[in-house]
Amino acid sequence: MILTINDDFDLEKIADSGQCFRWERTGEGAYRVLHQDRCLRIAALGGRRFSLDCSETELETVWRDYFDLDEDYGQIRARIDPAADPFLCAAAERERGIRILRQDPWETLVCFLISQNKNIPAIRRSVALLAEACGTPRTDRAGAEYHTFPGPETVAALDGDALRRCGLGYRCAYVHAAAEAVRTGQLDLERLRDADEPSTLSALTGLYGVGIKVASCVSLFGLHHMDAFPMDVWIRRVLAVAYPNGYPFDAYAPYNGVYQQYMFAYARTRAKGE
DNA sequence: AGGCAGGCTTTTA
DNA sequence: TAAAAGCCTGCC
Repeated sequence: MILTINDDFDLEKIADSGQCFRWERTGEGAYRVLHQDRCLRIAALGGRRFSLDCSETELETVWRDYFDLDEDYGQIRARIDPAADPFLCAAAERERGIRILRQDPWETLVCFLISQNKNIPAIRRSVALLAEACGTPRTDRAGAEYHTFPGPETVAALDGDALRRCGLGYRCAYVHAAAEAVRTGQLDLERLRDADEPSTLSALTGLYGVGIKVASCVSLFGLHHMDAFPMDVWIRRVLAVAYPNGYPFDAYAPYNGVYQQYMFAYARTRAKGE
């Protein structure tokens, strides 16, 4: 089917934004998107039109939510005052097209546990190996195979060697502990969707191997808490240089996480030499 | 109490 | 060889 999207929507920018690790580039402006047990092939047709290999029903019940299509990112960008904050304004303009996906919280937790001390290609590799190790094989609409993302019960049942073969290293224990906590209900991710930020972060950092950075990523990318603000080495550097007198978090609530994404992508694309 | 150093598996550039 | 969307432990 063909979908017209009038708001910000740039597949390449989203794919490279570092929030999702199960997108595969299949061609110019085209991606295979894996989400829970589903697979979608989506491609930019030029202008504001995109082709999706799913039904209208699946778009409305799954992908509209996943791509956060009911949010107005143009309006979120318009809240930035160019005179008061030229840096953020430039970052948002350059990185326009990024959206905050509504990813599965469990999947997001595992991905960001794996992310620590790894670069993005290595994260993608480990996540793919984990899905191949214990996800369910399926055939997508183009006839190619993919693996669903394994649930906490499946991951918890995996033996240590199988986890280690996914290239997880010392993170094996973290992933296993998280699987166990979610499986037993000790951590209820669904309940955190509507929880306030302090209790969300403290519940997540209670897990072995989850610090404030990973917890913030799960909050923003997995629970869609749009005000969560992951503070990593890149953002720390950006804030130190561009905001020596402090960053105005209060002025940008409740969308701090969106602006964080613009600044993160901006810092990285500039570092890559653009 | 809160901050800092050192270590950790593996992959990537 | 160093760096990579960090975190844990031990020490002060």
